[in-house]
Amino acid sequence: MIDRKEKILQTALRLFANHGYNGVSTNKIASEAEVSEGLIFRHYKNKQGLLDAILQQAFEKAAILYADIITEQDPKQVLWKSITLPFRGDPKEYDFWRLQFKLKWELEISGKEKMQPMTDKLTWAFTQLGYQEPEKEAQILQHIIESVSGGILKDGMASQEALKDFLLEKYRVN
Amino acid sequence: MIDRKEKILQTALRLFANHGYNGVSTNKIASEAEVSEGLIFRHYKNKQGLLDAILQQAFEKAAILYADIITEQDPKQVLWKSITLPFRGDPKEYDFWRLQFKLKWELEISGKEKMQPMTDKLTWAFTQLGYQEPEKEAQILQHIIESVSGGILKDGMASQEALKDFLLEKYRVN
DNA sequence: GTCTATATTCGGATAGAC
DNA sequence: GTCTATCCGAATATAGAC
Repeated sequence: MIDRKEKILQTALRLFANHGYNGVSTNKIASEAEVSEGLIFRHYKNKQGLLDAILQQAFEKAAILYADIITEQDPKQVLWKSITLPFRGDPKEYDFWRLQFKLKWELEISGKEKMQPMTDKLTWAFTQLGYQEPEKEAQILQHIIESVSGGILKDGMASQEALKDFLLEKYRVN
Repeated sequence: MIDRKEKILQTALRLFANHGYNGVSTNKIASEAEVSEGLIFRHYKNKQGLLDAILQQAFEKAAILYADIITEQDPKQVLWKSITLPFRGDPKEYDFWRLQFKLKWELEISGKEKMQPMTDKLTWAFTQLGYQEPEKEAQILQHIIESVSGGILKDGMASQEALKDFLLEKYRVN
């Protein structure tokens, strides 16, 4: 890696994702990234600006992932893709997801609005499949997916793996 | 409130619950509690010790809540009590629950071990009720309860209220 | 673009008086 | 038990040289 600005970003992502925003000093970021501390403030307005840049990237990555589901036309496939989503995560991008969960609670950054299209799509899918209460089914499934994702991030994929097939069966999309 | 030691605890709980452990300084705690900063360190070994005292209380409160479910002998009642748990929370104690969620991610304090008896009890209940895969049903329901609880803490009870009856019906315990 | 040095404020913690 | 004063290191941020 030669681009030091990018290296700062990567390093900060890793550290923020593992120790939270307030838990990581710019000094720590600089030493881990093997750059001077001053350089951070040349490339980013301040510590918050560095976080903003990371979140910007994170939201873009999330949007790509969700787009695949939102554009899906087969309702069963919508459910299948949603349920398997947490299990298909690229370990390389774990830090992005971990950061979302961490900041949701640490700094009350919810990213809830970004989820609305997903909720709508799930509601649509359950409607197509003839469920009685599609909105609530969608809400429940999202709760499950959120919590399963959290479980994977905290305790590893193995801790949740068994649930994947169980859920696919439960929703009859396996 | 006259007991200043207690007032420090209450204030710290409120601030930690809303801004996280690393997001709150002892200076802030002291000024909000209207005591001198030094007094904090008279009553508690250090900042961490203050947090420990709060968590101690929180775990005790949680234990009481869970005990009601764990000692329940009717499997249907176990499910009913578990599902309605997040909706029966005393708003006065929201800070305790909010703190759990915050610290779970900020400091990776999971309190998972404390939940094991709940998992076991739910598994038992599903077994009694003749479910095919009681362990997985228990895991899923706990995921739902966890995420619903989080939703209540973040967006208020109204955001989740509709799910209560829906879940009770889904599990046929209404 | 990058580093070194430095300014400045903040945070946790202690000492000593009352 | 409580407060005031204070220490010291850490954290964010800037200035200036290369």
